[in-house]
Amino acid sequence: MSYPIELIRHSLAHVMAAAVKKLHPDVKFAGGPAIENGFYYDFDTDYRFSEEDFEKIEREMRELIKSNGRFEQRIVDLDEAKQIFADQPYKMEWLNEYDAAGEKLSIYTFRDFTDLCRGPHVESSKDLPRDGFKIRNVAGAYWKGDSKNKMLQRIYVDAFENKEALDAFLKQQEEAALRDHRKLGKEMDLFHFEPEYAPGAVFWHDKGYKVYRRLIDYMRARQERAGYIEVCTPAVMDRVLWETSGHWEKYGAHNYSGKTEDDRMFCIKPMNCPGGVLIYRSVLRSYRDLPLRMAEFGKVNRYEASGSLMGIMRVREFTQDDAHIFCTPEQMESECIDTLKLILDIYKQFGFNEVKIYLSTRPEKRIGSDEIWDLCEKSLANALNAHGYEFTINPGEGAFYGPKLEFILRDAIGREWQCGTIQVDMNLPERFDISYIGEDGEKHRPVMLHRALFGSIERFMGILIENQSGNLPLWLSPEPVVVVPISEKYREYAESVVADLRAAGVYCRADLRDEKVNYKVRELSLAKTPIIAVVGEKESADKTVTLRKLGIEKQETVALSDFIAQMKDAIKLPL
RNA sequence: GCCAGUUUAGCUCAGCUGGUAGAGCAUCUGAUUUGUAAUCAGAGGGUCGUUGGUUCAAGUCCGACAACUGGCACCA
Repeated sequence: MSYPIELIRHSLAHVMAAAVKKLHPDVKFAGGPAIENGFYYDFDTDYRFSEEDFEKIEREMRELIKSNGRFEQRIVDLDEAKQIFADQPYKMEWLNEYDAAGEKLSIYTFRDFTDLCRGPHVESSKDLPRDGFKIRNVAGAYWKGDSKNKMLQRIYVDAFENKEALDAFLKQQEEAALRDHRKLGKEMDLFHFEPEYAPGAVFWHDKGYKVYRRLIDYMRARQERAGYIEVCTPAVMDRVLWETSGHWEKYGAHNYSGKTEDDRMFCIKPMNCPGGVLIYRSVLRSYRDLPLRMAEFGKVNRYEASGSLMGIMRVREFTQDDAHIFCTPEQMESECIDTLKLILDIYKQFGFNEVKIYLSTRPEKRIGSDEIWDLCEKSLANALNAHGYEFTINPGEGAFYGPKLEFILRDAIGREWQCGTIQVDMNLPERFDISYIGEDGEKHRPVMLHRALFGSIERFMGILIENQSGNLPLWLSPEPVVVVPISEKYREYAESVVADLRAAGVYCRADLRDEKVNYKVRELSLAKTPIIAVVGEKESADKTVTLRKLGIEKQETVALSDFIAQMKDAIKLPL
């Protein structure tokens, strides 16, 4: 009989727990769910699992599976459960919680491993694949996901219905690793890091910075079209601003700050919001000014935990395509809808059609009244529902000042990254006491929406590189064309081609090195150059270029003037 | 920040059980003047992440610190 893969994975988790119990009888069990591509199980023991244990555990699992052990369920009462799990503190904690919640206490026994578990499971281990799983790694994980708790050892396993599916997955993961933006960033000469001098901060090379600027150009054009204005606020401001905003209390430790000669405490901005608020506040605003959509490509610095840094995806200095929309409460919902549409439209432009959306709601530690939270959460949900967008509610994950929508993209190996976001904020307007004069001549408090579409230019570019395997579209490519003369006899013509292209606004260069065409084609291809224009005797005589496009062996010779016209068009922003 | 692993030339990596470092590519020099994924030859280049310790002797063993990688936690 065949079972859903989740059931197989979850049952394999029990098998692994049984195997680990056999090898390390003193181990304490926490829990082990099925996850995407496999399962894990959390253990607590003084023994430190390492790669050398993987094979032993796998072998033991195979033995157990071969034994055709049954998965037997029983419903027990609290007393019996307490006896069964007397030496299992983590299970004791669960069963007390389940009992308090009035749940039935279900236990499953597989061989000599009994687990507190709702199930369901396969009937017998003969329903499980003997070679469809492979231990991936061991990692630390806090009990109940809380960093105040003890750290357990989590063993991750890739698991599929059979060996073929597992091998296919492993191969796909291997291929995905080749698209890692850190690897491609090096190969394409986009950026590098200096861990000694600036851990978690990007050094943009010429080519990387061209892409970066191009992304901003594109976003700027989209925003201007959507009725935004753009501002620029100081990088260093008095700490009082963050105290006023309420962020110092919560995030002070993650800020870069320092005292100046005159004993003032300054702070390198970790976010752009207060700057925008100060511009809003610099003049008296009328209801006629709203909605005021104020964008800023603001570079922010946050001292992120060392363990959270990852390539250009999570860094300590990054640029947000930030904007603050000041509006009336009545305008809030339609502004959310417009922003939502803008985000998804732009993502589509980059080939991201499957965007996961989270609605993160009020956290425990928050400010603002429940009525305000009700209103804000409802506005976001309404915006989503109005257009039939599917979303997942993330309870308690909102910012302390308001709920947020998060737009999630995946990297090459499937990890989720929050990119775009729309957040409602009824806190800052109050704290900074901003207002507008209404139709009635009275002062009113505007609502503030924070939104970022790329989120961080760095992260978005990282995702983009991985998703496109470095093959950026012509308009984004830092070097859409490289001209390669066959020999030094044709240098002059190559240089004139470059000059003509540049005159037409197409960035390009000639590769004049004393190397064979083969060599240059190989090297330029590895650097993901979209178009190689080869010129030799024929081309210089006919005023043509022979084009080789990335990944395509077939070449075509076209008139230089036609090529320039084509390129001029191809590198335009896709608006 | 926490758990585990890793750190050797610009890059990718080798260096077994301790006896003062190697390869390929890149760079430089020379030859070659090249027609679509690596032309040939020679040369230079490393206080082996930093810092303590063990030892007659440390890239190799032990400790601390840092960075990076994979997770966890965090993510205004």
